Amino acid sequence: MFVSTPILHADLDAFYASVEQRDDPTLRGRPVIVGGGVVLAASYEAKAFGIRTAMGGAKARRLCPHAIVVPPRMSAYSVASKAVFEVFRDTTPLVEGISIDEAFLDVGGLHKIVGAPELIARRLRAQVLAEVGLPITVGVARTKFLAKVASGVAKPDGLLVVPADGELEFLHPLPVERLWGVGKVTAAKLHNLGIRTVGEVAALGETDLVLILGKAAGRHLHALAHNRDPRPVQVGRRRRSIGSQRALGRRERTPEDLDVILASLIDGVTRRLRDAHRACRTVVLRLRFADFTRATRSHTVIHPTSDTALLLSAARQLLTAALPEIAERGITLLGVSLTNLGNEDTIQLMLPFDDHTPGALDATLDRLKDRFGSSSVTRAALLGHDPGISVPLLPD
DNA sequence: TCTGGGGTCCTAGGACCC
DNA sequence: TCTGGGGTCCTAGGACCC
Repeated sequence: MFVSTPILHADLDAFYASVEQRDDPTLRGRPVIVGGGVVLAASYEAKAFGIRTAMGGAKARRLCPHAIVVPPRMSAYSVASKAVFEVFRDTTPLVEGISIDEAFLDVGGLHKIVGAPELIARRLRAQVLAEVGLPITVGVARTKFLAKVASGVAKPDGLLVVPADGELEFLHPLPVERLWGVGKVTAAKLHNLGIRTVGEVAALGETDLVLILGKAAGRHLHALAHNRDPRPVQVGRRRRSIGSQRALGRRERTPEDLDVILASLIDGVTRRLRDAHRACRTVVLRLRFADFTRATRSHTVIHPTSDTALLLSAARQLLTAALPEIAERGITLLGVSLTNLGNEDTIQLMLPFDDHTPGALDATLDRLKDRFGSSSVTRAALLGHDPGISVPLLPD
């Protein structure tokens, strides 16, 4: 049935709420909301009342006054997630985690030994339920994208296999919102042109889609609508940023208040950075004003670091520079994020460099890039180090 | 209904270099 | 002397996802 590698998309149902119902039997069969200010997760009993993730808590309680609201227990969800991923890796080593409750599994090599993909998927669902006590939905298809669409359609507690000879028949009647990467803004643009289904997107030429949505998004959507998605399941993808933020409500905040919050954000985030044995080069300060518009300010240093004091001082400079705008517009959220991540154990190379003939520097750079990978050696790192050049290496 | 916290990827302009 | 094109990096903003 499958010409190329079958892929499973496994997605836990209403994850946080399911963990709460598993751990407290009195919650089972009842509408459960995790989180107070906004809904972090809602059980399917709560979703039946129209409650959705990211909805304001007040509206959720109005829709379903007898819903049970519980505070989030992040560590319990983290433990449950690890147990589920154990089951995934027990099924196949080719597991790509996408979030705390979702993963792709490449079961291509398993066909002859274990059985058809559908059987593997059945067994996986049974095993997650038996060993971790959580319901999980699985979509099976030849591509990642289609497997994810399939699990979305099969939810909750379902299994859906898209046969290789029925892909477009399955895909084209679906609403455009089902396409990965189509959110509110993109959906509105398409709706304005009278485009509502995936099939109608497929009928459009790529040039038209690029004109409407931009180069990357246009090409991406065009490919997906024609069921072209060559991306393989990638094992061991590394995190590209680490961040933390705090919503501040509408109270007035003094610069001193903000400094205390900033220090605690940087402290937490650099701790996580060091725990992961990583270092960063860029600090991003995130601001949300009283009107809920957002802004970012960033600073990049030459040498990768995980040092709290150093990164705090960089973040403080960004905050200080933003204080006038904050005073004027009010602030409702402060956040930091560390990006440009490399490994903690960066190597510092000092190379003699006194060759001033044209092109010599580039030739040296090229040799270093060949040896250590192009992302490890940057021109910026070389500036100002004549006659020696200093190369921080960030093997990723 | 006033709106959390954690991420990913893309775009565009300006500085700088060759 | 004047000017062009291509490439990388940094910064800022925005869409989207769970």
